[in-house]
Amino acid sequence: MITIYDLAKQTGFSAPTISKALNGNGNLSGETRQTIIEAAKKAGYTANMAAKALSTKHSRLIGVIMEDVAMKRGFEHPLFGGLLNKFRHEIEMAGYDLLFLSKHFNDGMSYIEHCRYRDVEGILVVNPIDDDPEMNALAASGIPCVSTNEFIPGICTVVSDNESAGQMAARVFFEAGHTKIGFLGAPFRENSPAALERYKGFKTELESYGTDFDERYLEVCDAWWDQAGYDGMKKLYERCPDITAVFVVCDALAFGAMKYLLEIGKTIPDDISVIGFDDDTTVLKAAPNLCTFRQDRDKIAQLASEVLLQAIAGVPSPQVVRVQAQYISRSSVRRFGRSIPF
Amino acid sequence: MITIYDLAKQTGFSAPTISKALNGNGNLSGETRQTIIEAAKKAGYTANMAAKALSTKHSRLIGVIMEDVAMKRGFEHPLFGGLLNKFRHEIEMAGYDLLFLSKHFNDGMSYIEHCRYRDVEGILVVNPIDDDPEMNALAASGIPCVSTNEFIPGICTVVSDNESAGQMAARVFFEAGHTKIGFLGAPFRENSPAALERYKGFKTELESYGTDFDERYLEVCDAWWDQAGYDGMKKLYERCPDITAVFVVCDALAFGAMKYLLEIGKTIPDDISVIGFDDDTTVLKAAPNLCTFRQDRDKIAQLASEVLLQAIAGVPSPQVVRVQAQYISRSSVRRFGRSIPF
DNA sequence: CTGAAAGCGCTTACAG
DNA sequence: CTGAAAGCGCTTACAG
Repeated sequence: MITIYDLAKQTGFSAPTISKALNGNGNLSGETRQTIIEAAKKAGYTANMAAKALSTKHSRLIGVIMEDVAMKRGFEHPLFGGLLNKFRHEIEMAGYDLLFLSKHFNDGMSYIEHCRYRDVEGILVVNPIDDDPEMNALAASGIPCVSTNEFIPGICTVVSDNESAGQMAARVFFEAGHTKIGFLGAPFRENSPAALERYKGFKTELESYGTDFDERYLEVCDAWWDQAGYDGMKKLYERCPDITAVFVVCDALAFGAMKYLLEIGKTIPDDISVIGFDDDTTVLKAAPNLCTFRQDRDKIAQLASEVLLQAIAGVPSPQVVRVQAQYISRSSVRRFGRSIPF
Repeated sequence: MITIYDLAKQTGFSAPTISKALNGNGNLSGETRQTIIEAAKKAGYTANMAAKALSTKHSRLIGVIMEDVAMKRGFEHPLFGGLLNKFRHEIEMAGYDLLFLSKHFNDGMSYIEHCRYRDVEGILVVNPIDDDPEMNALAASGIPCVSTNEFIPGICTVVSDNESAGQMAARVFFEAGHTKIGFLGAPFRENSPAALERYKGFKTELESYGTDFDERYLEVCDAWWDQAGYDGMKKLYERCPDITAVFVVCDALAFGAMKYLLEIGKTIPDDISVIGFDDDTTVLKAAPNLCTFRQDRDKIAQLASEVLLQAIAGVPSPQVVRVQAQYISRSSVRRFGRSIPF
């Protein structure tokens, strides 16, 4: 391992001068800077981050909190996997490395302890455990944070505009001539608002057409996976067999719901129309005609990295940044000969 | 930030004594050890890893190389995503953190530079770029490594027993009465042997039945995704319309292949039987009846972490560790009234 | 059983 | 424009 002192000896300059040349700061003559940089390259010098971190207090490490208790898919989550791919790329370009924070690290260190231990400079909260009290501690810790799903007071959230997506779904159904429309949700939580916001937008939009949304048409599934969708759809349909359409808050649930509908002999979209959410590749192959919403994972990741890098630089973050979700029109929505094109 | 010196002042001991007590080494009276540990806990002390790393040369960081150029799914890869979930869990239990190594980190640092920069103690090679010359440099660098897919001279590989899986596939078809069996492969590479080994096992097994494998029945797709499977199946089937079964090296390809077969009006398994590989959730929902092989991702990850941790401790690694893949029997294989049950 | 000294590789004022 | 000194927080021989 070659150090700054070796370089000092080789070039005849002092260690501080080497440091300044390599970091591009301080006042040095262009010539010495040049000499030193070349010597470093020739010697194959690589700085030692531990030493750097110790003296500067900057680790160039970004912590990531991703628990995914809701879907239990970890890296394979339909939104988070892709989001992380892009986020990682962005922060690497900026010279940061990713570090996963974990509850079971080293005999159960807390996130904050883990951060202090590694001098983590900023944190991306992808998906914490529901109502984890440590989230508030994080917000109070002074470590710059950004969240991409959960609302945590004091932390900026970069998230899809769920409400306008919900409106869009209602509009698509309405324009296609549907009036009895079901909503298949997932656990409503104030802090993790995906399901709730989609519902709000959906309901608001329907009401704007003068048609009150009948609460009987709402069914909240008790989880985010297939079987819950199957069970929820069964309940909803047995209660309200008059619905001609249903908006489901995620594709995994939609998949389960469709499975139920097909099992009882219904045809999609002839008997019942379906719109999902996520554009989940796992579901797409099975249901290539499912209309859905694609969350812009690249954009969310990119904005999140910008917000976080700015926060690290001391720029205050906005409270929330919304990213438009894109409606993907395929063929799971039936149109009743209406003239309004869509 | 509270340091070891604060603890020294509070307890009346010296810094080295604090260090020994906290790290559980050195000869200390149980009493002082106790006092110090309690004081540390009470003060909310967390060690500073940068300082530790600087003085011990141990960063407690494991680098991960995961490029996934073949499937381009990154964290969403059918094998690697799950593998990484488990691997991460294992090494975190041992007090290590994961660090992704990247080619585009900090103006294009090499993997090795990145490792030196962070004092990475060991490396998990999940999926490098094909024929990356840096892999040999890595093996020669002296940094402990383990690989879970690619064969790299000098690095231990923990990988599915592809050959016996290939044999199994042949046997399943044979026992079911098939004799004209196609093989749909993917690029054959010596170092990344998934496709090649499956083929070898498949061919060997068929030959053991006295039936030579006709090379015309082999078609090598030019990539690992759907469309390549579709195209490959088209070629194979147009050339050999007499086949009654086909073994496909991965489910994504199998999905494309089945799409083609269905499009030309074939029924699975009545007209043609299919066995895939991976038990890819992405495909499973679309083709719930597809027989396939499940790679034991948890086991691979666990063994890989063991090998790596051992290597870090100085124990030499075996050359290769094989993990059995499990045949998942569903209903995409037709049986011709044979009596041998399977 | 405990501590004084030196060192890990870097950077930050400060002096000249 | 360049360098001597001190410090970041920890650990490792070594001495007693």
